[in-house]
Amino acid sequence: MPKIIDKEKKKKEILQSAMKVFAQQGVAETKMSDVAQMAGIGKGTIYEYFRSREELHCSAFEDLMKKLNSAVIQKVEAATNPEEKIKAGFLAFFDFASMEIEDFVDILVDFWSYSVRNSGSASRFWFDMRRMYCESTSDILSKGIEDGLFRNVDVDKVASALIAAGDGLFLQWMADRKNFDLQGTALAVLDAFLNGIRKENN
Amino acid sequence: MPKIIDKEKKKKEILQSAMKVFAQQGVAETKMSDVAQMAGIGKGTIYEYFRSREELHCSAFEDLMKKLNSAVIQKVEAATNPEEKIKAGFLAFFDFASMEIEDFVDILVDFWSYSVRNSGSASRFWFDMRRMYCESTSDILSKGIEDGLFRNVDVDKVASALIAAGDGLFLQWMADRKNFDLQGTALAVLDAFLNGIRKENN
Amino acid sequence: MPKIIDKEKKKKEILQSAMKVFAQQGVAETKMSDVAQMAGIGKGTIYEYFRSREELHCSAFEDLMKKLNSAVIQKVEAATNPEEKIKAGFLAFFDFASMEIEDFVDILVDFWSYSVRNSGSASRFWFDMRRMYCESTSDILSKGIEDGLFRNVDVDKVASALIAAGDGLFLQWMADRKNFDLQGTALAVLDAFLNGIRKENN
Amino acid sequence: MPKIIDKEKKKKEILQSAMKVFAQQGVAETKMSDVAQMAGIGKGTIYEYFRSREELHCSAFEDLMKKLNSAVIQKVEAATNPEEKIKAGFLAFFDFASMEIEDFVDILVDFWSYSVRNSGSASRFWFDMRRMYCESTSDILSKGIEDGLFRNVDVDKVASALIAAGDGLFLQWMADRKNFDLQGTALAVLDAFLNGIRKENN
DNA sequence: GATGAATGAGCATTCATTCAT
DNA sequence: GATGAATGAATGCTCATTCAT
Repeated sequence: MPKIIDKEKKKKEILQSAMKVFAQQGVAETKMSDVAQMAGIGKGTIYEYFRSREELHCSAFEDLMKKLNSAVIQKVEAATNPEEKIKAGFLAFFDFASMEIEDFVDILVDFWSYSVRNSGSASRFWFDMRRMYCESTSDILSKGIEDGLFRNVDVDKVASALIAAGDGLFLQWMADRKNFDLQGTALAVLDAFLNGIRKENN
Repeated sequence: MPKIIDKEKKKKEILQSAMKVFAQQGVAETKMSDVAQMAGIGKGTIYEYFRSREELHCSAFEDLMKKLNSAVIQKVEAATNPEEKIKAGFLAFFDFASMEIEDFVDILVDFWSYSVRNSGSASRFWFDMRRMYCESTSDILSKGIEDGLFRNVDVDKVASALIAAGDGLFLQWMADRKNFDLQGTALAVLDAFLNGIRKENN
Repeated sequence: MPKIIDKEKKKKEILQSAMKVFAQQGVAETKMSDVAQMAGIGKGTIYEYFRSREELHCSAFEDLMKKLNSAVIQKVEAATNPEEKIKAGFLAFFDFASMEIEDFVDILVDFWSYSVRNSGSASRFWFDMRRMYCESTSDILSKGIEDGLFRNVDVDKVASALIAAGDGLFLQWMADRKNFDLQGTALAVLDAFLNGIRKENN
Repeated sequence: MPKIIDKEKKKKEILQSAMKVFAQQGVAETKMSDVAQMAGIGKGTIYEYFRSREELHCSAFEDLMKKLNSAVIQKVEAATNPEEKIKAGFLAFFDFASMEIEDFVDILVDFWSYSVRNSGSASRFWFDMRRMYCESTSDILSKGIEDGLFRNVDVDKVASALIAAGDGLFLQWMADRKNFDLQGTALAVLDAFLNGIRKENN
C-alpha cells in the first residue's frame, strides 16, 4: 500500500510547512496560501489532506505535543532514581523547546491561547498531556517518598507546581529569549523545589 | 449649549464592555460590532474614543495590567516581613484573578500570545510588569537573606522561578477552572518554595 | 431685519471656507468636518445653512460662476471695439482665475467633472454660463463683421472655438501651473484667432 | 491539470467593464461591486487582477490614453503635408472620442479632475501625452514654416493653443452631447487657426 | 490527485447626517 | 441658534473554501 504511505508523508510535509509559518508569523496571521507556498504546493492541495484551517491548526498542535511528550518520556525513563527522573523530565521539556524545535516555540502560546478557550481536540491534547505529566510526576514523587527520599508532601500539588513553574519559565523565556537564561533559571527552580521536598537529613 | 460628556468616563465604559467581550469570545474573535453591542452603543461611537481595534486591544491590556499591578503592590506593602510579603504578593495575583475580574482572566492568555509576538506597547506593559515583579521579589528575598531568614540562594533566579510558577498555575487554572484548585495549589507551591529557601533551623 | 443679514453673511463665510477646503484637497476628499473646522464652527452648524453636502457643493460652484461671470462682463463692457471686447473677455477669464481666486481654481475641474455627469443645478450654471459667453462672443463677432473688421466667419463656431480654447488653456495651466505661461499662451491664442478672422486688408 | 486562464485577456475584460461603469456613473461613484457585477464576476476576482481600486482606476486611464494616442499618431503619420498633418491629428482626437469609445468619454473629465490633483502615475500619463502632442504639433508647425507654408509664429504657443482648443471643445461636447456639433465646430476651429497661421499669399 | 481561479461572507473603518442639550 | 456626540449605512478589501479542469 504505497499510496497510503505517500499520503501520510505528504501530510507530514504540509504539517511541517504549516508549523514553520505558524512559528514565523503567528497562527492568527497565517493564511492558507502562506502554508501552500511554504510547502511548495497549491492552496487546494492542503484541503486534500486537511479538512479545514482548523484541522490543520489542531494537527500542528497535536504533533508538537506528541513530539514533546515522547522526548520527555524518553529522558525520564532513562533516569534511574526519583530525583534524577524529576530533573530529567523537567529539563527535557526545555531541551526540547530550545533545541529541537527552536523556531516553533512561538506556536505554543498561540496554542495555549486557543486551548483555554476551546474544548476541541487541540485543547484536549494539551489538557491530557498536562494531566499525564502531573500524574507521572506525582508517581515519581510518591516513589521518592516511599523510598524515604522526599518529605511527605502533597504529591499532586507539588507536581502541579512543578509543571506550572515549567510552563511559566517557558513563557518568560519566550517573551525575552535573548536575555533570559532558561537553563540556568530552570536549574534554580529545580534546586528550590528539590530543596523544598528533599528529606532534610539527605 | 452643546452636550457635555465625560469623555474619560465613557471611554472607560467602552473599555469595560470590550474586556467583557474579549473575555467571552477571545480577542481574535471579537468584532468591533460585538463591543458596540455589549456597550449598547453604535459601532462608530467606539471610534470616537479609540483610534482603532488595535488601540482598543492595547488599552484593555494596559488597564488589566495596571489593576493587577496595584492590587499586588497593595497587598505586598501591607505585609510586614519578607516571608509574608512573598506570600502576599504571590497570592494577591490569584486573588485578583479569581475574585475581582473573574470573567476577564481569559484575556490574559490572549495578551500573552499577543505580547510574545509583538514588540508594541501592549507587549512592553507585560514585560515591564514582569520585570518589576521579579525585581521586587528579588529585593524581598535579599532582605530575607540579610535578615538571616532565607538561605543564600540566587535571588534573581528564585524570583524568576516564583513568578514563573505563578504564571504557570494561572495557565493551568484557566485550562480547567472547574476542577483545578488554584488557591490550594498556589499555597502548595508557596510552601514548596519557602521550604526550599527557608533556613533549616527556622 | 438684522438677523436675516447675519444669516446671509454667515452662509457666505461658510461658503468661503468650503471653497478653501475644496481647493486644497478636492471636492471628493473634503469632509463636512473639514469645512466646519476651516470655518471655525461646529459640524452641525453647516446644516443650519445648507441642507446637505450636495447643496454646499452646488452653492460653491454657483458662487464661483457668478464671480467669474461678473468679472468678465465688466471687462467686456469697458472695452470699446469688437476686437478689444474679444480680447478683454478672453483675458478677463484668466485674470480672474490667476489673480482673484488663485487658490480656488482646482475646484473648477471638479465642478466640470461633476457637471458633465449631472443635470442638477450646478451643471446648469456652468452650461448656462458657457452658452451666455458663446452668445455674447457671437454678438461681438457679428458686430465686427458688420463693421467690416472681421471676415464673414461662422460666428457661432468661432465663438465656440474661442471659449473652448479658453477652457483648454485653463486645463493645461492647472495641470502644470509652475511652468505653463498662461498669459503668454492666451495672448498667442488670441493672436492666432484674431489673425484668422481679421479682414486681411486690416 | 489546473485551469489555464489567459490572465491578460481577463484583465482586459475587467478593465472594459470598469470603464463602462466609470462612464455610466463616474469614477467617484463607482463601487468595486458595480464593476464586479458589470463584469459578471465576484468582487474578489477583481483583486486577482488589480491590486486596488486605485490601480484599476489608473489602468483604465492608461488604457484610454494609449488607445487615443495610437489613433492620433496613426492618422498624423498617414497625412502628407504639414497642414494635413495638423488637421489629421486634431480631428483624429474627436473621431476617436466620438466614434470608437463613445460611451467612455465621460471618464476623461474624471481623469482630468483626478490628474490635476494627483501626481501619481495616472496624472503622469495625461501630462506626458499632452506634452508629446504639443511637441509633435510644434514640429509640424516648424516644418510648415520652414517650407514657407506658415507665418513665422511662436510654434510652441500655437501648438499649445491648438491642443487647448481641442480639450475645450471636447469639454463642451461632453456637457451637451446632443446639441453640440463637435465635428463642425472642430473644423471651424481648425479653419480659424490655419487661417491665422497660413502665409497670406497662399 | 493537484491545482489555483473564483468566490462572497465578513470585517474594520469612514463620514454625512441627526438631535438632545 | 449652535453644537458635537452618536450613529449606522456603506465600502474597500481579505481569505478560507470550493470546484472545474
